[in-house]
Amino acid sequence: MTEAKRPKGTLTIYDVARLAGVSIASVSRVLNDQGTPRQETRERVMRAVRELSFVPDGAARALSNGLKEVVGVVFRRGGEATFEDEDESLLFIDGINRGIEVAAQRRGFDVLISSVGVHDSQATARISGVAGKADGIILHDRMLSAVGIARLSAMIPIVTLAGSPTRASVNVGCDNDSGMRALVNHLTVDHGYRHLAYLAGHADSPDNRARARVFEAAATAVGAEIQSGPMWQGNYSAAGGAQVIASLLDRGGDLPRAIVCANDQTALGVIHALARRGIRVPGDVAITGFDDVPVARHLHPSLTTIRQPIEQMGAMAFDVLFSRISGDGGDSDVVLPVRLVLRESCGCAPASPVTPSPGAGG
Amino acid sequence: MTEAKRPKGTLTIYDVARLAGVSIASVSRVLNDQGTPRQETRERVMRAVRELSFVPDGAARALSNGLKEVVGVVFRRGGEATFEDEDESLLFIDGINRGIEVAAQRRGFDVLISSVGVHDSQATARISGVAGKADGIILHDRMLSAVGIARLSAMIPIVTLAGSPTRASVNVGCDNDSGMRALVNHLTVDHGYRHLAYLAGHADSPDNRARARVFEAAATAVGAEIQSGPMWQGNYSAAGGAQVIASLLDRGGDLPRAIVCANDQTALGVIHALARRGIRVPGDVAITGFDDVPVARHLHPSLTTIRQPIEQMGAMAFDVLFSRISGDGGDSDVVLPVRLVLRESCGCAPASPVTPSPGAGG
DNA sequence: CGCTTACTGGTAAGCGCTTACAGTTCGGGG
DNA sequence: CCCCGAACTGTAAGCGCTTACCAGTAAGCG
Repeated sequence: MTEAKRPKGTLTIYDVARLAGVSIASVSRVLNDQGTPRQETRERVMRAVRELSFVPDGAARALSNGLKEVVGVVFRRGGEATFEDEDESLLFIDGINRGIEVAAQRRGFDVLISSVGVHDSQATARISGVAGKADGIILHDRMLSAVGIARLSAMIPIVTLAGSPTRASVNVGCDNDSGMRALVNHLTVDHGYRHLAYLAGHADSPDNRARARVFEAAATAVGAEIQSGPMWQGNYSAAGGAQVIASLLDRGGDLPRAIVCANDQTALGVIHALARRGIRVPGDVAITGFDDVPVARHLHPSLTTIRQPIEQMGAMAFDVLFSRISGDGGDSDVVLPVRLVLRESCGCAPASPVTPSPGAGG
Repeated sequence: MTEAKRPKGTLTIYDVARLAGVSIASVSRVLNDQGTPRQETRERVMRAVRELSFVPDGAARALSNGLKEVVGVVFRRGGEATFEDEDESLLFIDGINRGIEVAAQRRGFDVLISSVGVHDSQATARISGVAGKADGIILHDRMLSAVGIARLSAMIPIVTLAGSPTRASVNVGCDNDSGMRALVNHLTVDHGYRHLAYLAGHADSPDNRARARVFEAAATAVGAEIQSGPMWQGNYSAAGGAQVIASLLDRGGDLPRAIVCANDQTALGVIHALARRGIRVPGDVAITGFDDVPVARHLHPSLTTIRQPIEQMGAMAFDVLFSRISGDGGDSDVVLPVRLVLRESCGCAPASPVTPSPGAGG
């Protein structure tokens, strides 16, 4: 045995135990605050741990405990990626993921991230991969069919975000209905716009379907006119929004007085597209978004939108999942409240723009 | 034995083997494409797997293989969080993480994310936690001291992002030097500005130190005047940038003709702060950023900055780490090239703003 | 001073999977 | 018709850790 120090080959609690002159059980107990080790034992172990910079193997731990302390999160990456960088399309998702992560930390969990390309046929395989490495998973919108979810839920608890409720999973979403109602109300009643259109998101997104439905109902209810049809089909991306506007203008149609976009990202594309044609927002056409991603307030004009409590959605998704993992409760869907955020793009006056105020004082 | 179906209790390959009428070894072999199972065996296994929706346990697999197929990523979350939402401060980090994730997928790895609060004293504990669950870790800027890195690297391979090179770790960063040089050159030579200042990032950030150093050298070299001192100390956040500007103006000092910000985020705060006081950018003061985060182009004025290949940095970090994990190579630092991106905030003319162009055609 | 009680610490089993090694089966040549 | 090797398949050990269970030890009491 010439192994002087074992330069790299995995350190284990056996090494720690040997160095500390105790048994592996004691090491484990000290490391996990179990039992009541003698003060001296504790110290010897801690010293050895520090000396070796020992970090216990999570896999072994997980196998033994039946708990990995990991939640998986799966979402769709990228859109068509033709509109400049399109990077920001993930703002919304990143926000949610951050919420998940923060909530997870409170329970000692870490977050395993996996994205799936738009047209990646491996979606199911990828999800399984994550499922095997986690105690539970959170699926963003449109990741798996109801059947797929039902199947997988036999192996692992699942929470969906802005998905459709399933018998086998729990969904966390936002109150699209009142959000959209407030928005339409503001545009029609407060601003008096009579011609509206809804620029849709992915046709198979539950959020989009809810928004579209309420938009129609609310607009019709106040007697506003609605433009609609396949040419108003977007895909939640800036590129999609810009594309829709471009086609509409190319075929020479009249634009409605206000365009309600399925999300902020779409609104961003629409505003750019309109600007290129010299159409003023909100002067000629009012635009609204949905989500209130951080960029929304930095756009010109700043974007009127519905604020979803993005991080809270993530946190809530984790909390619900955690309950399911722990086996207590967490089996009813959650709907979080939203709020109308008025900025400039709907026609409201700028809040307090570039105003010289020498004595503002801090 | 009343266990009719074991409603939830973990499914294992034993269950699959029993259902398929083969041994666990065969199941494992089919699942991993090892050996040459008979066609019939393969089918029976696959059928059983499908029927049970079986997903092999990652922890057990990892323990047995000595490979978890997980990389950990640790970064600092949030700043002072006083400037509106400050959410976007993570744009840069999210971009990098996305790059890591995409690269990781190519190797069948998933990414384990963990953030550490700014003043979280648990940083080391948190990093250890992640280390135990991963095969290697990527540390963003300012996560661990050189000593800490040296220690931890005894247990697990480490790659740092924009950190300081260490004997025990490998660093992936950007060419701050030529970026900053190009920027200063543009401001002084092309625009002829003679009075500059550098609004610093975290004092202990290697990137910041490099940028500050080159800024001074380059500006001095062309004979420009430099304002500097403790009041120019920011912290990479918009709030920090705004704060610096506010104090400077409050004490009635003269602003330099151009302010070079440590990063885009800072520039964003600066632009806002200047706007509140009625100071025009770039008319009165030119502003530049560093990073080129996606929002940069949507600001008003749009931001002149140095583009770092954000996602590529992440991908490169993973690739290097992967080499280390696999034991072949990956032991020299990497420096990626950057590029000067000219927009409006430095005084360059707008590229092609709101211009009516009816016949643009697509 | 010997025995009970209360702690501590150690031994060993087992978590679900991979895989070396041994055993089985089947086809073909002797 | 039997034996040999090729081709599969099965058995069992072991990955690093937790923990039930038991042995050892010291303090408390008669």
